Amino acid sequence: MNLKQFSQILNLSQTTVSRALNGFPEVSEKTRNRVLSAAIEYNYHPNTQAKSLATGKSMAIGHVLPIFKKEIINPIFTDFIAGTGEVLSRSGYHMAITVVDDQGEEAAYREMASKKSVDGVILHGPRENDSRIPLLQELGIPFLVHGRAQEMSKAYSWFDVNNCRAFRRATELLLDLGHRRIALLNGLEYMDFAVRRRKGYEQALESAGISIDPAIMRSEEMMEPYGFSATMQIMKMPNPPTAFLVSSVIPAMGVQRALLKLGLQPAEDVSIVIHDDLLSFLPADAVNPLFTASRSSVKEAGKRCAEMLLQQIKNPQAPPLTELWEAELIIGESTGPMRNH
Amino acid sequence: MNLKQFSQILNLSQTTVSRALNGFPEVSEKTRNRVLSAAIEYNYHPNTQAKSLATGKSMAIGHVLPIFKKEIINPIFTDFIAGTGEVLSRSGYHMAITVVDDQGEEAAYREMASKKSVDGVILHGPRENDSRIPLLQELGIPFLVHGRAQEMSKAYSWFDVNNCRAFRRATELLLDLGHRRIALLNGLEYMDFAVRRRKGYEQALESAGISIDPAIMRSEEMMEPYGFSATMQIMKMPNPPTAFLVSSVIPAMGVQRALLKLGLQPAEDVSIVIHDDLLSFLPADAVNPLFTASRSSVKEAGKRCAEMLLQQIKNPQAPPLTELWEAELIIGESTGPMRNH
DNA sequence: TGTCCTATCCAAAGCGCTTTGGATTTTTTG
DNA sequence: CAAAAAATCCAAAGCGCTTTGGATAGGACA
Repeated sequence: MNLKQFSQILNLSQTTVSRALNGFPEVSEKTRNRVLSAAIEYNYHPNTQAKSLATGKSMAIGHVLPIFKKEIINPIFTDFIAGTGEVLSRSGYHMAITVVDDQGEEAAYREMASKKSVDGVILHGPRENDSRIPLLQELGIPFLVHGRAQEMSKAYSWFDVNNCRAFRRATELLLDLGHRRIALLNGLEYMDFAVRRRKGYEQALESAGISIDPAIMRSEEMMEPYGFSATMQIMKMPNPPTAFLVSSVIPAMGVQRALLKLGLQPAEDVSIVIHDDLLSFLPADAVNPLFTASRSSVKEAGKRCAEMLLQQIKNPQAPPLTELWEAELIIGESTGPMRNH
Repeated sequence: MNLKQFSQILNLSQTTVSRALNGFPEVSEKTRNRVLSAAIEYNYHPNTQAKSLATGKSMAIGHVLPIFKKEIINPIFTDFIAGTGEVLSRSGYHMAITVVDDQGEEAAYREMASKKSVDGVILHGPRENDSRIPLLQELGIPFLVHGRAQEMSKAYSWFDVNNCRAFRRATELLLDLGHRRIALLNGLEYMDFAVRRRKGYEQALESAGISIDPAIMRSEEMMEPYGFSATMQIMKMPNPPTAFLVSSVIPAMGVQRALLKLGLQPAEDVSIVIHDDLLSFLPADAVNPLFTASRSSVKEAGKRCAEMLLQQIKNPQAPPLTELWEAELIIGESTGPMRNH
């Protein structure tokens, strides 16, 4: 069923029907209601591509999903997309996801711009000095960065969690509990957020007059086996740490597994503090959460990112929007005071 | 840059340029090469919506992503989508993802059909007698079911893993190791795959002459805390099982956590066999995998689903395609022979 | 009753592409 | 060398919508 047929059924012109559907004032309430209820009755929805072509708006926002080493997809993505998707579909937008390998990203963005297939883009996993940002600025696509990249010559819109502060506070918590030797299992440090997290950790240690020991610091893709093997290795060192600061729940499961395997009780023998993205399928939220954590919901971040991007799209001339959320610090069952061994 | 401008640069008609780009034989190799290299030079890509409108193909395939109880998204989805996305983008398709709550699914499909916004759909998480299947048949959208639903009056295309067989074999493995009391932590049994898994488990027990005990069977959304609390509860029963069969890696992490908390060593005291969807961020693949598992890669499934759906789209009159993959049974470190207590 | 205004409606152009049917050029053939 | 065939190319219609500019109907007013 197309507009022509539909308007013939109603005995109205295409113009009037279109205006009735799109809320223009020139059409009387009576005809508008007639049109609206007929649209439901006949399940009429304007053809997407025709509408887009006529309006010049694709009503889609794009995600480029790079696959790390052709294998790993960040599970964060699922929760994030649930958030953005919720907001977007409420506004009549949909998401167009393009999967590319590490290399193909730039081409993907150029193509999007040239094809006009999306009205805006959310940029994931910004690197320290991310070339995608000037690229998108050059291409003139509205975009919002989930995270931040440092030192760009031109301002851009971003949404971020205060990673530096979260990790400083988490480290301070461990220091307050008496821990002096704290391991850091960070994410990959070409990612901007990982750099900020390390800075927070280092700031707290320095303020406490504790020297930084690279021997108990790691930086890898945040997966379970990483947490396991790093912990096994670090705990076997001559002067093992009494606490771990871990970048995500997923490697933290590995840390926990390693400790139990070594016959050590979390909290009792070794404290763990994590950064918890509140992945919907992993433990959290309970009254006594398993891990002491700096928390921030990825899904809520996804929602806010979508809102901010839509605002950008609506008003492209406006100055860039930025927003920084603080993580909550939640005490769980994985921390305890330093014990004398 | 649109076709008109681009063809003016080349001093050719729009027809010729379009034909050159789309590989029609009426254009000489010389002009085709000229057009092709100019397209790269000027980064010309045909406008998506115009092309779709003219051809009647949206070059998109749709996923409807329902959010369970407004909260949980299945993390399987990320890996699955990585697979489909890879295949699709190679074929010039993209994915349109719509997020809906449990209710809104039917409306979402109707809208897709009416708007002609996708050329095909992948159906996730089929229920036992899924109303979405006749709906999509009625709407006339090519679709492929990831999984199966039973007893449909009209044939449809599906891709599935042999869940029944995988769980029968896993149970048989535990029986061979001498276990006689085996707990089942299943997924939600309104999902078709969970029903099949339970059947496999029950078949194996019945063949061995062991009666089925609902007291050590559970059926819930597959998350970590579920595995933990179910295990804690079951292990405190008077006649606790010596083995667990678990529906996914995620609750299995909870099972493991509970066992360790109870002072029990996996494999030593209690065996665990899981079904492993090979999520890219959770442990697997290693030389000595942590869990003994029936394995099948979600990402590979995603790839195959995309291929099958594309075939359907290309040839809509062809009879439905079906494909059943067998899971691999991999021996890991979580199983051992039954010990006499 | 005739004029003007407002409310309501409509015909047609245009969005950027594909594709049909026909025109033009080049090559082959008798 | 002319005519037929093959190889190239092009103008214009159409995909389903929005939107501009204009037409028509109904009421208010003098």
